[in-house]
Amino acid sequence: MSATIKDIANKVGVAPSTVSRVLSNKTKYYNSLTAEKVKKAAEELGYKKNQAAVELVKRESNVIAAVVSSVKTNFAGEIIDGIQEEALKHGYDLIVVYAGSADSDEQKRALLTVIERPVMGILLLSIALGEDNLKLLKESQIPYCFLSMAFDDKRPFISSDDEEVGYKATKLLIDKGHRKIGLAGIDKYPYTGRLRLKGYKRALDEAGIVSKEDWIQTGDYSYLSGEKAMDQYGKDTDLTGIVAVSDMVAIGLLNKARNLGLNVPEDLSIVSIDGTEMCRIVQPQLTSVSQNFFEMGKSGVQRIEDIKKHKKLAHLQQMIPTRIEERQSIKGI
Amino acid sequence: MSATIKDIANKVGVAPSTVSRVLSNKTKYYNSLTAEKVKKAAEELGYKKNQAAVELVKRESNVIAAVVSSVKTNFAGEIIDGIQEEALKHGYDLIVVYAGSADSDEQKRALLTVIERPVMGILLLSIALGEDNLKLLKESQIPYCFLSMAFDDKRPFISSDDEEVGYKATKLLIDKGHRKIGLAGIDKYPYTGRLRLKGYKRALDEAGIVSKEDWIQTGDYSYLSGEKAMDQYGKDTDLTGIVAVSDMVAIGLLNKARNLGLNVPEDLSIVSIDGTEMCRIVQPQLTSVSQNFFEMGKSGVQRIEDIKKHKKLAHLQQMIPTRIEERQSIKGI
DNA sequence: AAAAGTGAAGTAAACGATTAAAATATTGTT
DNA sequence: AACAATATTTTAATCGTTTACTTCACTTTT
Repeated sequence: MSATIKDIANKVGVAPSTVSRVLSNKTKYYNSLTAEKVKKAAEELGYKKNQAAVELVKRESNVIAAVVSSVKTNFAGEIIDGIQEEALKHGYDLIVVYAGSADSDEQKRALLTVIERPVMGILLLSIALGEDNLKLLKESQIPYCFLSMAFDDKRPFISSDDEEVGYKATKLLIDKGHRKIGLAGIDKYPYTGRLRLKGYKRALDEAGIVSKEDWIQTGDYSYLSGEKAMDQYGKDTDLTGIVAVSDMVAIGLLNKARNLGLNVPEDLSIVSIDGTEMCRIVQPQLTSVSQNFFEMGKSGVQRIEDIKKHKKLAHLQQMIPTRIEERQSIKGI
Repeated sequence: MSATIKDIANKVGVAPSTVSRVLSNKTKYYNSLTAEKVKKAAEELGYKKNQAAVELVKRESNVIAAVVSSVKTNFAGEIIDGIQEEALKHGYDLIVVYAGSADSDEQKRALLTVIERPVMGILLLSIALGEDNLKLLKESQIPYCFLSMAFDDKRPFISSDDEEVGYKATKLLIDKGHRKIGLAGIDKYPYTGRLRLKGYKRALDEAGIVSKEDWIQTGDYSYLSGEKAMDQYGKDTDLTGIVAVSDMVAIGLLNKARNLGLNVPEDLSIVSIDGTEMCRIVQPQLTSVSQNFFEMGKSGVQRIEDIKKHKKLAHLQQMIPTRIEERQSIKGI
């Protein structure tokens, strides 16, 4: 049993309230001699504040929770770094909980873990909540914001403009002279995938290119999806360029292409979407449409703050700019 | 303001205690008609249990906290998966907090975040706590265990046998006929690095090889460390094999070697330590001494359970077996 | 029909902190 | 020395749950 404020009060011979004031630095309300004694006693007893009790009575907390899906890609770390940095700046603590993939039960569990305790805000990283879970989240009255995922409805989010991302990546290849361009690893679900596909098609349309059905290979953003897609395209594909829907997909593509005897970028150009560290540690280095994940994280905690202050912003949908980073995986034709 | 147990009690017309009993399934203590009504009301009011209050009165909690250092390597995810799976099995929730690198202030902050609330156990992933912070942890009376890090003192940990890991990796190269073997990316701190170095030297000794000073390049487990090490060895190195102290270091080595005009494994063999997914997505695929991170995570939560039950095990130091995975980065001589 | 037993619900005291409001001590003013 | 003003401390209520104990209303037993 850890020491409480009462133990300190007893030891020093003052009332618990005095101890409380000293320990939470309500200056002006105690004299420095008492303060000394209290602090010393706290030290000696190895006192740790019981935040559960604090949060119960104050009905507020300084922790921000991030719920992250264990998708097969690897940018969550960068977002979390962004959250962490900004949270620190504002004096918030950060806790992270993992919601396994799309399984709604695991999602619910993760969600309840954070909703059932007094957190000041919830950030959801690339998670599309099911109906029920979304309801749960709304009912909780806790400020929240989705990160790295865009929605049709009124949910607040901060994300890249996925339609534009798809467009940019495709356009990049077109500008380099490519006309037969694949799209690999796209998921079949409503959001990110659909938008990137839309951008891809727009770029193709503008250039007067009609895409063939087998240019588009679905997947789940994983390395394996990339390999599988390349297998489908095959050794003798007439594609000269491929847009990969994530860095891991791009790497899968790259390796499988090499296995098949195709050289990147000589025989085949690849643009990746995401632009994480992976792009630079692979050879050839991957040209990418890079998202600013770090910034998403930072904006996320600012958003939580804003929602807390002015309810207004509870539906704001915000895009973080992306940029093209040319490296070595595209060749002009 | 979210609905409380009292609101439900009022709505149904029973005492709060009854509601509590129903909602926490203390069967036998209520009849099913009341139960129905209570549950319905809870549903309607969108009731969420306030865990802060629960934990306050029960003085126990079902959350396990993982504190992870943001080191430059990438196995934390696998450990967390292991923790998550095992935690789920036991009905525990998992929260993760990040302690930036070795900076003692950030460590302290992370530690307090979890110590100050009622968590049932703390798992520390590849973190070496400073004196003060270790004291903090001990005083908290919360069961804890270090993961993926071994110590000289009596701290409980679960880790790979790092001396053996260093030995195995080096021996593997020796068995393939190598005699000039480097060690790259090793850190200068007391634990992991020192042990692997010891194993490296033992293998060399046994084979009657005397290592030269510049065979050993220090670093911090990062990709950059690998590049830097390879730069030091240089294009004309007489080494034929290198032990990389992490997968990221191995990849740095690999890429820089290629830049320098050295082919792996034809001109230079590399063994990596860790064996994460990275080994397979890089070309050539990296032969590795692989750690079983997933298992470490699982054992970690079992350990927390054990400590809670029998205080005895609070100092147990346990090794998880490693294994060699031969892939493509070593050539026999 | 009285006594004993059982099932269901209510009462009230915790848990560890915070914080208005009340009480007391200290200092300054005249 | 009496009073006001200010500084410091104590008292007591409160946050939302749980739970040991008590109470009440029926059944069963004899």
